[in-house]
Amino acid sequence: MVALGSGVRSPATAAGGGSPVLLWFRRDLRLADNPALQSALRAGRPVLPVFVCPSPEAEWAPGAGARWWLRRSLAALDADLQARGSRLLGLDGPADSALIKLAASTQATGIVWGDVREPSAVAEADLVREAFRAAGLAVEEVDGDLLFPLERVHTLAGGPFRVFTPFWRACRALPGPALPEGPPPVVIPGPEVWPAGVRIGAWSAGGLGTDSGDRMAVYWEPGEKGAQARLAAFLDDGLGIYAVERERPDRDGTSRLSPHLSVGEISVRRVWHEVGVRMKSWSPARKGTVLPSSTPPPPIASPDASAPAVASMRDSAHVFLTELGWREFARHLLVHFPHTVTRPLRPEFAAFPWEDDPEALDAWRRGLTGYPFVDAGMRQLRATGWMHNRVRMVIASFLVKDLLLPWQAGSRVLWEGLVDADMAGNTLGWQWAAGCGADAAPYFRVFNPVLQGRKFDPDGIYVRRWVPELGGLSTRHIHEPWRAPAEELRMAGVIVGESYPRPLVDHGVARDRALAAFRGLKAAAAPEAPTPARPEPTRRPT
DNA sequence: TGAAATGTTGGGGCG
DNA sequence: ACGCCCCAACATTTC
Repeated sequence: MVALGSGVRSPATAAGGGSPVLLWFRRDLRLADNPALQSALRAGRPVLPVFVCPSPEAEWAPGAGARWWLRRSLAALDADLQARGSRLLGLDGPADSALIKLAASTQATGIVWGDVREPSAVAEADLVREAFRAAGLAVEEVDGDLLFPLERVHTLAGGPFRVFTPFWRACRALPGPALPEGPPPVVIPGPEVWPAGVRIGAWSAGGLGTDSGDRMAVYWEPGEKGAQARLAAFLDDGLGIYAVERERPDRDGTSRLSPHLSVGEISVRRVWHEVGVRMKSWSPARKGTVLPSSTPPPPIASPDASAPAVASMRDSAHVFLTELGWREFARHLLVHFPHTVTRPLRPEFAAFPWEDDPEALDAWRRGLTGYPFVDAGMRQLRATGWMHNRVRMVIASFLVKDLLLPWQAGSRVLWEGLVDADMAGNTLGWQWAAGCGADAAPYFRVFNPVLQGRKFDPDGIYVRRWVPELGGLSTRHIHEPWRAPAEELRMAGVIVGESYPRPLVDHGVARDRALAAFRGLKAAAAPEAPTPARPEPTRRPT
């Protein structure tokens, strides 16, 4: 362990007298609208910002994608703190012993952090709380990054929701989230003497490791500044067309805010408010727009050309806010059903006869299934640490229904690769795809990877970008190269089975197999239940 | 936030 | 003119 207390003196302007308070950054790597930071400042004491590196042995330690992001986000946070006379300290976990040691060596009076409501993070915080209380130090846990207070969202019977629509309706009936706080503080007072040897920048031994290069850097700008820039760009260029464009992986139609949100570089309530402001300010302004009389009416479009734009903005903002609702719903579920990280919410699925086929799993993971749309998604993940959401649904359906491989295996692969890896979202998404979770896709809903490709990548642009060996195929055959005429394959330099794999399974056959397996599960769950005389009472409302 | 099978309809070719 | 068939297009049902 490093010796503390022998560091350099800090600039007088940022130094404060007295014992410091620890500010434990967790999933709120920002200075603006950060309740934990605001609370630490209110104490009127020097603030010691600290991040605890997750232990690489932890069961859900961040994967390679998340580590790539975290390293850069932490460096950005450190730089932002330095600009305010502060700095970010880095410790290796476990959090309780590391933080209590830092508190002892700096004579800290207490600690504050923002709540993170994932099972492992709750357990971690419990240990920290115990350790600090035992040492007679102050502990404050402030609200985490949610739009609505979870404890106030429940069914009439008092239980948790399992279906999104009523959940979201109940949320919207509550007062919305408070307006974000004002601009970040200009100065964050530090101690007279900073502990030495625990600068975040010098910290590479822990679970974050190192990465080979900046291959992914062209796609992303981690950090608070990057998050705000991304939001601004999305509000200006993306939100108005979001409702239609978001389904197109071949275009840049999503917000791409997820990795920024996953580590809290921007608060979700700020995103909420800024989208809301756009939604309200846009429509009256456009409604009142009067075209100069000399302007000829558009040849075919409706007389008021701005009307579609207004509707589009309103629809789009609504659709986008509903996506934030799904984020909220995922957290709601994880709080009430923490076991669903590894076990199905619907208990009968525990007996599902998943296949055990490491080679098929590996082919899927590497983007070599022989289905171009699936492979494009998996390769986009490997190259950029991110995958378009529509494609996530398709690759997930392919794993659990076409390959009959367990959703937990898929969950692990995406957890390892995604820069926006999020425990609640990953869990909800995979259980949704497998049909074993809340509000899940029914077992008979099987995505056809060819049809999904044709529908959402109609020109084959997405496939050609991420599966370049198919680039010479016509749009007609780009999503099913095994059906291309021999002459076209030859001209394109494609040899199915050599330069690009033959389909791992025949989708038609695989679909029948999946339906049979899921039917069998249903039969096993209710061995001798004939059709009930009256409709089941617990069916979801529509 | 499906897809496939099955059913229905209506136009048009044709004897 | 008429019935018949084919089939695309659309709707409904089933998985």
